[in-house]
Amino acid sequence: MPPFLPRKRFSSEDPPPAKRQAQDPAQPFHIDDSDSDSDSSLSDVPEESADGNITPQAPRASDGDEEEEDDDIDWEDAIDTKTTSATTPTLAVPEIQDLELTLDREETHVSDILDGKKGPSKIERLIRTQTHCMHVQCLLFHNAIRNAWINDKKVHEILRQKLPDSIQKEVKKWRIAAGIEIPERKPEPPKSKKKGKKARKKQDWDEESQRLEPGQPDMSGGDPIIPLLKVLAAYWRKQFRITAPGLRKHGYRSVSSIEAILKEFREGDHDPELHGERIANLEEFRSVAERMQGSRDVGAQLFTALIRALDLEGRLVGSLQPLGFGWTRAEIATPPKTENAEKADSDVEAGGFDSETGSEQVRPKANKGHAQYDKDLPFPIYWTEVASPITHQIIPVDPLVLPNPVATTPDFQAAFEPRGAKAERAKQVICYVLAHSADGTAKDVTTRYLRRRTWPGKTKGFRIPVEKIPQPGRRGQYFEYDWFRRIMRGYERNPDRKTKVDEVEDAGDLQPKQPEKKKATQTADTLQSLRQSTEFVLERFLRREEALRPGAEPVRTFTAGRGAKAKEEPVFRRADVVKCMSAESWHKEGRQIQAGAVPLKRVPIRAVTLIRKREVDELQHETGEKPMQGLYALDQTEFIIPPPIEDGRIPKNDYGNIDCFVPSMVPRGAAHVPLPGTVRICKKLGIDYAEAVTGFEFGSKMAVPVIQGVVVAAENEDLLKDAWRIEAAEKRKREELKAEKRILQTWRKFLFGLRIAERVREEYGGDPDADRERDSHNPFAIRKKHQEVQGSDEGHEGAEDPFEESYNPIDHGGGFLLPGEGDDVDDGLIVEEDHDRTSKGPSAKHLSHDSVGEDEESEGLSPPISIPEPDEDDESGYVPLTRNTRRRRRGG
DNA sequence: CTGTGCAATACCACTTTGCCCCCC
DNA sequence: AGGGGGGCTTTGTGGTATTGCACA
Repeated sequence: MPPFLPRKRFSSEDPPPAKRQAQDPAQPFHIDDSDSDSDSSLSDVPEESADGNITPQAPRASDGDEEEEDDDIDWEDAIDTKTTSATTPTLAVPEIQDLELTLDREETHVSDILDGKKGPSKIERLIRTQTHCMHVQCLLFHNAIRNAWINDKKVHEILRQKLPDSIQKEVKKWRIAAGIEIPERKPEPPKSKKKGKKARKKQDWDEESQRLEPGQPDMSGGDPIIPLLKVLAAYWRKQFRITAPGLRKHGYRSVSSIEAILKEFREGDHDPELHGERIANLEEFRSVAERMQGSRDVGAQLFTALIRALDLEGRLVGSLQPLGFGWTRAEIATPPKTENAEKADSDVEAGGFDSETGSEQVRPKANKGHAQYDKDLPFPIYWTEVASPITHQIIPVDPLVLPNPVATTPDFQAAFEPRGAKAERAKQVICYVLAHSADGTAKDVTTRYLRRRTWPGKTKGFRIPVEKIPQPGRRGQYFEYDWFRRIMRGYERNPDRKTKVDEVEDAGDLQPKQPEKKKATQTADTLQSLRQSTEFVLERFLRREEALRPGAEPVRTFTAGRGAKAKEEPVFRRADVVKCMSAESWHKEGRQIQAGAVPLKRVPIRAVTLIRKREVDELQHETGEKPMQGLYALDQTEFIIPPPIEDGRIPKNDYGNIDCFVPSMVPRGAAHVPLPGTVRICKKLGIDYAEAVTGFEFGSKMAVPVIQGVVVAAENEDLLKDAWRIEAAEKRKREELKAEKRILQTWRKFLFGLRIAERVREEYGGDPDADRERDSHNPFAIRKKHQEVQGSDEGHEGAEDPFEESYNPIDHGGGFLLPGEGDDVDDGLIVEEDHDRTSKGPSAKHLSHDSVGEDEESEGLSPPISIPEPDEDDESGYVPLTRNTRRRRRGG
């Protein structure tokens, strides 16, 4: 939304936006930071709130007509039961209806887009982006929960006990080689804390030992952890059985098919093949650890647990597979029909629905026991990163999917990056790769798995890119907004707790490499390479306001097109391109065209305002051709230096004001006082002035000057400023008084209302049940109840509330003014005084900022400091305060 | 397979001096 | 009574970037 500038005149507190502000630089998605505590103990989460293994769902927003009725009912229910404020429901309902319309349209549009008939609209793009962002965050949290489970001591115990002797031996061998144990010692059950390790290490040093250097790692055969990891990975591959489908990206589906899936998910029994694997809580996680079976994903998670059980630093790595935000084929769900036909015997796809009919496909259930899940996914989605305790290097390990399970070199690491036709068919992507550590923190390690560690690489189009927001007022300077980084802020490890491993990888693996420059400059020119070149340019690429410096020589020639269509074009240096502007534009920069300068370029005049348009049309009519204007380069212009003022007289332009676009346009001997309301003061003081035009506003086919204060002679500057300060102080005082009066009136109205209510109750009595019924909609009654429940301990707040039950209404007129009261300062205040006496409430006289400010409900009703005379006298005598009288009063 | 040209689309930047009503 | 301040309103168009597609 462009900044809304209601005023042409800016007050000093309200500086004008620098020229045209960039479109709303606000982030496309608002993320609530409030819960982003990186140290929040994720292990506290008792179970997954929603099954993370549900197949990715299409945006909620594209739900179809059938859902809408439900939505309405939900909303109404919510309003009835949850809303305490009376304003919310009335506001909310029409908004929902608006949304419905949009959604209906969206549905038809999506089908058009899928047919390639139409591009997506802005709102459709937004829905996809939001869906993507939401999905990313859900996946991220899912992984964080799994990571917390992986820390479970019982899971560790289960996995350790399952290790056969041969593996135990390998572990011991490694511990010796790594210098953690000395050979003589019997292998102890590994301690889980590093502290223990260090303590033991020290002990080893102290002890007499046969080994020359017992605590030193043996690096003679490379890092000894690598053979251990290889053994462990081989063991895992052999032992772990893949019995369920894992997470995967399906893409966006038709509403009907999603609804069918949802319906079955809610109503039917849980079918892992259809709804994805479900591990509801830690207990079930322990159970799959015991059985050593599950999806590939769980396999990788349990392997990470095994690594941690062996006292190694292991991270759970997840390559998120979120729904995308683009409109390519990769985002459309592939109907499983063909796949089923292809490999009906081997592959069972989770969520196999015919997107056309929404009916469930006949699945090869007979083969369930032998189904090889996710065989069509050539790359892992979860794996493990192990930190070598010796080198502090990270070694990725994928025991279940890749042919080479232990990725020791960058080449092997790049094998994790999904690529090729098979990955494309399976919709496997790389966009966000996160490593979750044992301490609950997570880290973006995508760079490690990108081929050549070059951004954006394969993440292009699947990961929200860093947004460059131009800084207002500074050309060429950008503020970089990285949505995902902001999301990660809640998960990242505190900078002051960074480990050695962090240090090593931040400087190495995670350091993105600059894309290799495309071989020097002299590779055969293509139109595209020239278009993107920062060094060379073709004349036809020059923008409207760009021109070649006079005398610029072409560097070489470029032949575009082939055969008969071939065309030779000169290639120029970008350095020879200069930016040009019209005389008017230069004027706005405080510069004018030098005498006799010849424009470097002539372009058609762009007229926006009606007047200019008319002028241009007339000219075109006369001459028969488009009127042109000349553009000049910077070196053809000079500063506008207005002549110094004489006798305190300020020169004015045709419109009676002075152009003040830049400070240099203020004449010598004059001063710009950009304060509001200075015109009147100047008139009063009798000094010559001119209103200062600092820019223009455009709207309704008009250009409106923005006026900021005045320009006066320098000798009058202080005089004017002083006068302005005095006036401003007076004005502030007036406003304070006015506000005070308003506040008193509000209090007064409030009290009258209460009196009326009280009197009605007194006179006509009240059925307590009916009262309660009515009170359920009365915000004050609700608040009162709330206080009774909450604050009954001391009654502190309740007692201070002048509208409490204890307030005694007798003899206050019950909403009617008693004789003689009306001409009192404010009858409401008398009540207050009485109240003060009885229940220690704040008396109006003592109402101070603090006493009322404490009461949250009174916000905005800042209390009186002194009591002004009311200037209304219409309330003397018995004047019932009815709606009519109130309206009359408000009306004036 | 890659580069080019075209078309469709979205978004951005440029544009340069009122009018009327109500309150003070 | 009249002067001045504030509210009104969110333009329109050409250029440019981007994307997808057809074709060489």
